[in-house]
Amino acid sequence: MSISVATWNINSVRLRLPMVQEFLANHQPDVLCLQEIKCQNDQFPAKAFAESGYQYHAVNGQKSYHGVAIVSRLPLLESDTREFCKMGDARHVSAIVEAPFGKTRIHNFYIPAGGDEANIEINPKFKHKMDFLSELQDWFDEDDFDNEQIIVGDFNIAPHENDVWSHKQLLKVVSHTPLETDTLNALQARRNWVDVVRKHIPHEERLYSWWSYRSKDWNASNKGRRLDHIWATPDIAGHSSQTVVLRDARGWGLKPSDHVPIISHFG
DNA sequence: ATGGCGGATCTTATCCGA
Repeated sequence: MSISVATWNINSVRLRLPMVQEFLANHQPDVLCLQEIKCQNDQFPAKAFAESGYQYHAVNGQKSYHGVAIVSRLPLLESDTREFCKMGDARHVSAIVEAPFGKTRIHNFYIPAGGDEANIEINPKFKHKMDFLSELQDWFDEDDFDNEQIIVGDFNIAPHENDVWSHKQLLKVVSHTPLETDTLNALQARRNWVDVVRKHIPHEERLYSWWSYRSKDWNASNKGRRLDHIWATPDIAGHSSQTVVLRDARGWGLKPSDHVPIISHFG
């Protein structure tokens, strides 16, 4: 008995619905967490996912931007959303699944990108990102935050040197600045979160989950960043057996997402 | 040149992402 959880920033779920369905058919994760669905709740293609065998959904949509969803072939219990920074953004949804090792809450996050300038004084988007991380840390510190959890999503931070194509050249680029990586590392230490991607693919190996659309040839230049993550509390991470990053997905179809799916197996 | 692209919507222009 095992359970598999996938995360994928899909950059419009309506545009790339056939691609997601093909992914589900080929890889059959039990749970798929999507970010940047870019639609409202009533526009979410729930029926299409149900016909693909994924009949359980927890959706936190928003018009045009952001938006997150969990689709599952296992029942989703007690789904919930949380608002951060009083922005009205749809950047979080969670639900409980019955895993072989017990009931487990899965959180799906879309952390703000942060704009261009890594300076909270002059860049409101960067301030939003840092404030979001601060609120997240406060939440993790609360006593009622369960100990058995998985968190996934587009964190928009590449924390380690081998999570970017050039550590040196990206030190001042939002997503890899020391302020962001230190903050994310502190956040990770808060609940002893285990990075289950790096548990199976060690830091010595370069690993990316995002490649810019603006690159002429993403595959040849390979200037990516590891922005997408799957973390688990220690007990659950102890059950994790494998993680796959589907690099090839960056080249799927004529219009791929700029992020690729990551799948972790537990149990 | 990673960011000379690609989403959605305010659509033939604009805002946003990273």
